[in-house]
Amino acid sequence: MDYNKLAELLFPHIDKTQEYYEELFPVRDLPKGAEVLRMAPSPTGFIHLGNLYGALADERVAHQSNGVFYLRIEDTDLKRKVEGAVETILSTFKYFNINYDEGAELGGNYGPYYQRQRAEIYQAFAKKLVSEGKAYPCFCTEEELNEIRDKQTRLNEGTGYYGKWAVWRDAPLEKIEERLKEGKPFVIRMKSMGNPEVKHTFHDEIKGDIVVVENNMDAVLLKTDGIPTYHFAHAIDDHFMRTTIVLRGEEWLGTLNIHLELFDMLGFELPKYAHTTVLMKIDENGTKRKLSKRKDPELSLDYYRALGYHPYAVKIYLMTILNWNFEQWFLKNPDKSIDEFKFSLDKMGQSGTLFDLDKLNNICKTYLAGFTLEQMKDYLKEFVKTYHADLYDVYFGDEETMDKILTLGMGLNLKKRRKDYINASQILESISFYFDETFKREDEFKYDKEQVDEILKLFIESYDYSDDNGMWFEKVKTIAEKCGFATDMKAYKENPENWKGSVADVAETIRVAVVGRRNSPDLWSIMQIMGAERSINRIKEVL
RNA sequence: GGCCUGUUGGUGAAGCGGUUCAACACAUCGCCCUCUCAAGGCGACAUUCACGGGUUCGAUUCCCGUACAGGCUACCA
Repeated sequence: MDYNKLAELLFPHIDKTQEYYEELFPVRDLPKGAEVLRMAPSPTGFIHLGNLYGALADERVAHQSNGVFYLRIEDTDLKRKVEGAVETILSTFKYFNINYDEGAELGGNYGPYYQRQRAEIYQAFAKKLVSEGKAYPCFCTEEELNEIRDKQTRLNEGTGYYGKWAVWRDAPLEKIEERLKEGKPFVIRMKSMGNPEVKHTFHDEIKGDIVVVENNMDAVLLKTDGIPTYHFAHAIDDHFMRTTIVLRGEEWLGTLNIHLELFDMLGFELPKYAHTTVLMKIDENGTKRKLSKRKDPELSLDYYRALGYHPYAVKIYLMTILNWNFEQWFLKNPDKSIDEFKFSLDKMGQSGTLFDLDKLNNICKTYLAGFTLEQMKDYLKEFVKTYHADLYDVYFGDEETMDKILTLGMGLNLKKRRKDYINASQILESISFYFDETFKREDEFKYDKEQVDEILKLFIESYDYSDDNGMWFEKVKTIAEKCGFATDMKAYKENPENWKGSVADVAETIRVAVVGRRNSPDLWSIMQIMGAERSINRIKEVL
């Protein structure tokens, strides 16, 4: 078999050699110990928390070692390609402040960074492999492939295109020429020399030593459209983009053997590999169930962005599940930046990580509790502008009022800050009662109408806007006494049956009337902010 | 079906043959403080590390089986 002739036949237009590309993409001149990592998303729609999880690890390892972190768009699958997906990816990474040094939309010396634009490079190496007898064209149609698979299942043999099932593997040149003349479509497959009976141990940077079985599949390298599959693109790109650590999800463990064989065939030096665990999620109904991240829209980053989760807080959360020792470091160094933490691959978990919303929320609370008033306002303004533009004037028309609302809500006036703000939408929700446009009555009164009216009427009669907090509460106590409610909490707790309720219940009644909820920050302060007229009107509404 | 990977409490998770081996954090639950909420203080929360064997003076830690979970087995990544 004249492999050179075959190669020319298949790729007449390709004339670039390996040497050409090796020179075009020289080994990077980097300081000792510097690592080159990449994030390589596919533009197939939304990106989820798992992508960020990986990207953050990539970014940390690269930058921490004074290396390079680049972005490559893996757009080889046009069937799954979604319009605008690249923009979503870029804007999301921008929102979460994941900064890459080179790559898509940024450029660099190792591009192009969109795989579709690298077709010629892949083909050059496909040609090289063919000329060396390490790859060959396959003219099997989808139907034929299905037939093979059916037969294999019937015979209880492993499915796939390999060994004796690989019908085009040793096809004579004439037969190939014939098909070519007919203009039949073909793919290029690797001619695997592996034996699945043979096992090797392989060192993974995260998993440690793992068993890898030799590959024997004649995997597709180039699809009929001349675009590579993931496997081939991975080998070529990570070699010529001079990646030093391939960090990716553990779903790639199963095809690692193909990649190892490919690097060997191509004569490329093998990069280090680091396979991360897959992020999973707790089911809504409370039962612990591991879900695939793929189909779960709640894991979409847009979802968190639209809820107004602070990007930095999300990163803190991700770091805590990325490296088990991060959390304790961060507790000790609350003022330090994430970037100062020494991230290491061997501090990553081995088993699947469940996404924990409670934990995320807790981290967000503590993070936002460190905000100044100005930071909080900027953050909220930005969010309202993007997602609730119609409410911008309601919230920020009168900034002085907003300052007071947030000061109270954040507990800026307390020695210890409040920690109940999780994300922007939740904050807006929690302060919605201040504005008539967004006010809703959410909680019911605990007592009957007659009792409620009695309390509220007495309150209106005695209310004076100029009273201070102490005076205000004294008056509430007076009302409590008049209505038969306990004013001494201790006494009430000992013998609750002696009263209708306590001052707490009286205060709650007023609170429900004014803010529509049983719980809120200090009521006197709220009424000070809302003003006497509006507060009293709220009460009159329910009489 | 075959192959690979994993299995410590509600969750994340430390532990890497033996005097804190069950750390820490979140969640939950009590109590205190308190006009509610939040915050804060104190305390509770795995006699046990999926199960069954084995190695050993001794195993959560090593070995073997079983079960369960996840992944791969595409001209998807």
